[in-house]
Amino acid sequence: MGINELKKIVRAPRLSEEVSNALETKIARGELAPGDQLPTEKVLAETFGVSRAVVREAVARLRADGRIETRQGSGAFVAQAPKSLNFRFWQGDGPALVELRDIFELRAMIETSVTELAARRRIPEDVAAMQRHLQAMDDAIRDGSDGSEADDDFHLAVAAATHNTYAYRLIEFLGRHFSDSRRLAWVDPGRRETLPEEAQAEHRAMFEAIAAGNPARARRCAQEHLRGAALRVGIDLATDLSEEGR
Amino acid sequence: MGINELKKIVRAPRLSEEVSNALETKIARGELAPGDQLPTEKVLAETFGVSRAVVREAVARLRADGRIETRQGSGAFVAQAPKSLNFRFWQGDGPALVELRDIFELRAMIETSVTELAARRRIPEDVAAMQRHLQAMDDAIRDGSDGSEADDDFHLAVAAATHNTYAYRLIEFLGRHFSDSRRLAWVDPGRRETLPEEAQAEHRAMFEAIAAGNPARARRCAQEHLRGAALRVGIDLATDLSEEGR
DNA sequence: TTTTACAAGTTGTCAGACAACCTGATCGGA
DNA sequence: TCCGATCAGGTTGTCTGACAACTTGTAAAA
Repeated sequence: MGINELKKIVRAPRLSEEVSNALETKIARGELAPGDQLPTEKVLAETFGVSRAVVREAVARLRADGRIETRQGSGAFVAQAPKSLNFRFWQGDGPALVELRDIFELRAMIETSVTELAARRRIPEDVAAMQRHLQAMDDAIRDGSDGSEADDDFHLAVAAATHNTYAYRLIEFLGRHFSDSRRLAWVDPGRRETLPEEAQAEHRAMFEAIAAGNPARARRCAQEHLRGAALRVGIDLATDLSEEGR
Repeated sequence: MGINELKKIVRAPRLSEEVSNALETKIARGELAPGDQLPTEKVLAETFGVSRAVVREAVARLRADGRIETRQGSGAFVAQAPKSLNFRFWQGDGPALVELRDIFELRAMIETSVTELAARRRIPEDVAAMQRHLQAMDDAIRDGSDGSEADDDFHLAVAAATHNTYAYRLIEFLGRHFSDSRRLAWVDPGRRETLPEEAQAEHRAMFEAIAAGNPARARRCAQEHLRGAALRVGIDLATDLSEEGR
């Protein structure tokens, strides 16, 4: 059974993934420049030693990512200005623990800027939505139930207040994968006390700065909150992100 | 020939696209909730009246988008949270300028934070790399050749100085697809004068702040530069991102 | 010279088969 | 009864061969 677990972890990547990864790196390295024609599916199948079906799936993935375009009867070409692009955060199962710090730091950077922008753009409806989720978290704390969902919702409401679709989607993406509860489970599967009161106090500070339309204070509060959230899961961003200048 | 042009524009979407779009909307509408198992490929092929190969390509695309996951021998399931972020910036016929503004604004937010962090983390090698690309852009300006590549490289060097893999990759992604030159071509295909001297002066200011290890000044310079870059392509982020507090 | 027709090459689709794998049920022994 | 091994069916992954739809360049015809 030890073998079985190993096989699940080190499982061989699907053939189509190997092929698409190989092509992707070739494109990234510039060996295949935008506008270049890819080898025909037949040739690719022979060079990789797989069937044409596998090649077609790999091509389908690259096309979905916007990296290449195919023209029936003509060939497949490296895309110049793709219609849509996928930013793939990681390949395979997920990020390694070492990388968690990097991801969390990135999230902190983005979320502080987003909070600042929210303080400039928020309209009354945004403020009402934030307040609603704040209240939901209050209730959860009082009842002793799980407030992580309300936590996530609050952050999403802040992102929505920027009225910037892509900022919202980026926050949504990072939040789904790296909300406090999930981080906790990864970094230290054992412990469970999230100290929600502390987080909630920071939330309220952020909220008031945003509602008051004070971008500078909103940024500071967000920094504070994200540093606190990091500390709560054992990551120390303090020296990097808290000090202001030198 | 009018017919022919029409056929090129209104060309019937590929079968696999039809299928993947149909599945995508079903997921978006909630008819297929996260965790739900999709019908088997055989069933899908029958219901859509296509072959299994087409279904497999559609599934490959959705898997590339991170919307579903497949387990061999078990089935295909709606993913809980997508593993990649999808950026769409063409709405059918042309680029959506509103979204372009959002994307550019997001890039400005991230890049200012990244520049600030670079000023804290840079090591001598980073400074040397930045200087090298700055010099390359100087040369390009003097020769009148295209300096956009050196421009991109400089920004990448700044991102590298954060020593944060994910921040670097995000900047690389946004830069590759939304560099100044590309933006120019999209927003206003006619004009071409990038005013590289102006950009270069801003670059140098950023560089000096980073080299001096002054995060606050680095952030201000980056804000200045990105606001300038936006203006040069006709997007005005000034009122939102320049003022400090209220 | 211009137009038409054709042939070769390429991607898109189809059909059937087998391999690898997972899941639940069945059955035998304790 | 309980438990473990075995088995059968179903599902995705891959292979093979074939044909359809389309593009492109070339050669023949006007």
